[in-house]
Amino acid sequence: MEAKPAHLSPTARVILGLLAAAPRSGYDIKGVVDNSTRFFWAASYGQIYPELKRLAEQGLIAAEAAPEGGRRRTTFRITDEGRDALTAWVRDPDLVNEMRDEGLLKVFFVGLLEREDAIAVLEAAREKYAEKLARLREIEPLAAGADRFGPLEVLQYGLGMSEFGVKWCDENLKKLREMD
Amino acid sequence: MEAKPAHLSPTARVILGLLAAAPRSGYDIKGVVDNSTRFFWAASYGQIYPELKRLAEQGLIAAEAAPEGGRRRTTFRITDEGRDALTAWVRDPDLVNEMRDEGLLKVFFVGLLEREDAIAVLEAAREKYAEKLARLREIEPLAAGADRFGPLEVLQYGLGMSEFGVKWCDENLKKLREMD
DNA sequence: CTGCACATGTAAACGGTTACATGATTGA
DNA sequence: TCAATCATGTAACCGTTTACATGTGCAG
Repeated sequence: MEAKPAHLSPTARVILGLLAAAPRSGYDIKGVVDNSTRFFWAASYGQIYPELKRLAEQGLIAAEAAPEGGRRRTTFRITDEGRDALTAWVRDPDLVNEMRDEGLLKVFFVGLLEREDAIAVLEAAREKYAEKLARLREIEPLAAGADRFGPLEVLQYGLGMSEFGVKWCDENLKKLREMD
Repeated sequence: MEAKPAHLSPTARVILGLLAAAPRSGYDIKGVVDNSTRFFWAASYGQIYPELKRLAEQGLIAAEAAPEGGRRRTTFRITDEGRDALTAWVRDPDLVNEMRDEGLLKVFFVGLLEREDAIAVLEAAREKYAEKLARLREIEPLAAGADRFGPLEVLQYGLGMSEFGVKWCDENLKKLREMD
């Protein structure tokens, strides 16, 4: 008789996913998130530390004192039950994808502004996409060194999306400039 | 001396934006959101009704009894101060764009699964993008009839993104199938 | 000796979803 | 008369961000 894998909170998913590769401290996790998943899945200390405590209580991860130098430090490793819960979630095709994009909402309503102001909004949006593209290109070498299928592919998704965003802004800037 | 426009909560932004086009009831707003902005900015009744009350208290919108048939009904119209606050927000190039995409997180970790399971995850993701594409094509005529710049352009963004998503899944399915 | 990175945590405020609750009107 | 749609709202719960709080160790 197999136990049904525990339900994972959103933050638990990134944490377990990262711990599946290697044991890490909360601080480590934050660092890895900021250099990889942050572009589509961020996490703050305010979520990470309490969630680590909860996951340990549930037995999905195990804490271990791992001081480095003279610094106090606790690392966590994923347990078998944790790995089961993680892979059960990854395998599950059900997913709610509520996206929120403030930039798109602005463009949706940009027709309320005068043409010059609307152009400025689109130019700012283009800048955002271009910046994201640049930041993703910076971390590309990291993702390219991944040992498993996944990180590089997701990064390529981000690159494609950002390129599309720039192109879309350019097209609409042209459209706005040719209006009237 | 001009008063600094009021800060707008996230939900206030959609509400004011939609009321800028025409007076509507809370129920109307929900309906319009569900047929237009929902793909990048959703809103539930639990947010809409309390927010309408707050916006009215702030003087950014004005309530008016507008029963239809025998049904009780309150519509809201945007005030001049409301319009100022709205356009100030649209014009402001500052925007925080924290996106969360559960599908991407799954793909990020999909290398933990066996190849067949990984393929199934990518196939499910492809389905999601294809469905979104289909739903956006359905509402395309609505957006095409917009009287202002904005809605159609944002819809085209959605179409482009979804098409890219399908393509990206197909490429990665090919990659997975050719692995080993 | 100073500032930065390491390291861990809590509390308040905020925003959002879901479930619940209620009731009227209309069309089949 | 029954179901769907119109219409409005609240309360509990969940998750996230931000600000705060504290302290260590190392490099310049």
